Amino acid sequence: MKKKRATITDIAEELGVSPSTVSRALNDHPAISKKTKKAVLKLARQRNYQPNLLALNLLKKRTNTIGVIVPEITSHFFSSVINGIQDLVKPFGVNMIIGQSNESYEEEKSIVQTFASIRVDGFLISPSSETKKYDHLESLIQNNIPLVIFDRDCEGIDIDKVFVDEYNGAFQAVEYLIQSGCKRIAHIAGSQTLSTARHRLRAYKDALEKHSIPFNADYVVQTDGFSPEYGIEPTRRLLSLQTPPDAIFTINDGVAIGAMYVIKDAGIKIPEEISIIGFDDDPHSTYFKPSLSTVWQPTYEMGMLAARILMKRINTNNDLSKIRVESLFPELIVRGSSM
Amino acid sequence: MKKKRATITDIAEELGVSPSTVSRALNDHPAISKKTKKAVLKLARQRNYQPNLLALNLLKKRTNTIGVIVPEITSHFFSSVINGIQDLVKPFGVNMIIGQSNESYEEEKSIVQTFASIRVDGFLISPSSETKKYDHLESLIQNNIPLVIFDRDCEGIDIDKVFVDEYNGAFQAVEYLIQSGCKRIAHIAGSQTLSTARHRLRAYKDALEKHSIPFNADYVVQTDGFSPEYGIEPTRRLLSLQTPPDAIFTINDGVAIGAMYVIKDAGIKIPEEISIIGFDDDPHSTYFKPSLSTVWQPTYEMGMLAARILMKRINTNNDLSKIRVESLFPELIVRGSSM
DNA sequence: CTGTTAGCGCTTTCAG
DNA sequence: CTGAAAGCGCTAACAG
Repeated sequence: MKKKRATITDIAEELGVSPSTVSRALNDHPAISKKTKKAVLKLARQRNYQPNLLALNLLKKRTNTIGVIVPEITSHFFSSVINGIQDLVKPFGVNMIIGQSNESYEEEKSIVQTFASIRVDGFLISPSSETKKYDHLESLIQNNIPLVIFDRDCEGIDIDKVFVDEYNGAFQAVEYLIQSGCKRIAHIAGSQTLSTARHRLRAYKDALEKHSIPFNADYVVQTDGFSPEYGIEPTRRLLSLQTPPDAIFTINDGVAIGAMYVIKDAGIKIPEEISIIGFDDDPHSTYFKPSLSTVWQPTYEMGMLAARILMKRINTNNDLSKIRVESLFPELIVRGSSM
Repeated sequence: MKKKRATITDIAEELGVSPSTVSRALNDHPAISKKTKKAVLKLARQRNYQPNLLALNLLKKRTNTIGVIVPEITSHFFSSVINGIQDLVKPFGVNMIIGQSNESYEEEKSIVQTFASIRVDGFLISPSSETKKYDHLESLIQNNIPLVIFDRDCEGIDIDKVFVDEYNGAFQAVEYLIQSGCKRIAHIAGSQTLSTARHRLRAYKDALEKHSIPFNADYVVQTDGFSPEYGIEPTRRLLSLQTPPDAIFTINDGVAIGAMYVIKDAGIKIPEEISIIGFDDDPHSTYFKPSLSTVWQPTYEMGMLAARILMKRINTNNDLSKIRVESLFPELIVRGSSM
């Protein structure tokens, strides 16, 4: 036998009052007698009443829910952004639902549609590496649904955006390597479909140029993932060069960890013979021997800022004539893997 | 100027037909002429129509959404479980919303309530370490909302559950240490409010007993977190004992990584002088030097199984007289940190 | 093939 | 202080 969940009408009937009275009691409406209010609350608790937000939201045209779409939740990077969003949004009484695109455009598009159908009040999106068409995002804009893009850029679409200044972070890292005496600096680059990876590569080249170090194409290897195994092959390739590098700047800490593994296996000393600098400040990075130098990014802050901008859009009239594009500053953290 | 999102009535009016006709066109209903259908679909696309699931779900009393509540999403352990759930549930056309309790009973309870109000079709919950009262879960059961508990047990509440046989995994690990010649085996235990941590500690004791090794209380230290920093202090304490251990079995890989860091810092050789075995098979673990021995858990499979059981509950009559409690088997992975 | 009607659960006027 | 009625957007009978 299935017990049905109690509705407002159920308790109204049982108490012999009207649904509106029950609603008033439940919502602390002033126009209600102490007595009926008490009776309603009591029965509601007894029957384990839970308001049906589907009905409420349908009525209010507002769900107090925002949709967050990230390429993956596994990485420390994105989960830390998510924590920032969470913390900002909670005091507003709004919930967050998370979607994982797995770096796939199709999945991303499908999540956007589902979330839009669920009627989230706004979106926070970090696009997948595959995303080259922005029809799904433009459809949000057309429908006047607030949207903030973070971390990864979608060039050509004008909307609020929050980034980390990747260029700056990468430049700091490479310049540090140069100043610590490295002459043959390699870069394990990320997928060039990502704005973040492009910025880091550009900073790498610019830093070399600034210090009059000629660019050597052999020293740039691309890899398409972010976990240690994606650092293995590229590093082997670099080590097998006639004149192997004396420093490697990697797209992120995961890849750096793979790189260090290969280098130590080859009996090469870090940082005496090769310096390594990663990116992201993964929590594991401190615990390697040597501990990994890296570029810390204000991920939590990025989440907060993006969420703050979104909440403002939701709560005020969504005037797209003044758009905010913010950049937060990263910080080089020098540890044991560089001189 | 705000453009309103198009509703079925909007396109009905614009086309001079009735809402039901539009609904039929949009839902591939057989009783509709090719012509009107085409016209409707065209206009719908033009106006960027997105069905309002709030309305639909209210009507259908079903949201095709399940709620997943985990202590934290950051850890590889839970995100891998989540991937398993995701993959199982997707072919059913159901979505998943994730809640993070941050190991807090209050947060967990509040998420349960929100999700219930949103009218998710069912719950998948791994309780927080703080959760000792189960009123929020019992209220779900009373309201006949399907619920499957996974990974961490709630003793005393009768409902479908899916676990990993932690006892078995821990026993394998400790027995292996014994058989490889270790005599003074320590255990860095987890918070004893967690069923999983209790099982591992019990297995540790039982394995010692089986091999007639006397239990030494000094060799068991408790820690309350899962990241490397929680391994630091406990390990220092163990190393400072008059007769320090020759092996440490830790509650998880994170703590093991902290332990290895301290041990290497002290100039002690792993595994020659101290063997280490962790738990969870974190993806980073392979890349340490030495690589970390660990107990692999079928996390993805656990997610799948829990989700499969839940989907069955949702789609059939939720008969709580026959409850399933399943246990999956873990596997010891021996790498460089043990002999 | 198409339109009309009712209703999912809730709040909010507007009357009493 | 309380009730009646309308309506959020949608679908599913029931008529035509």
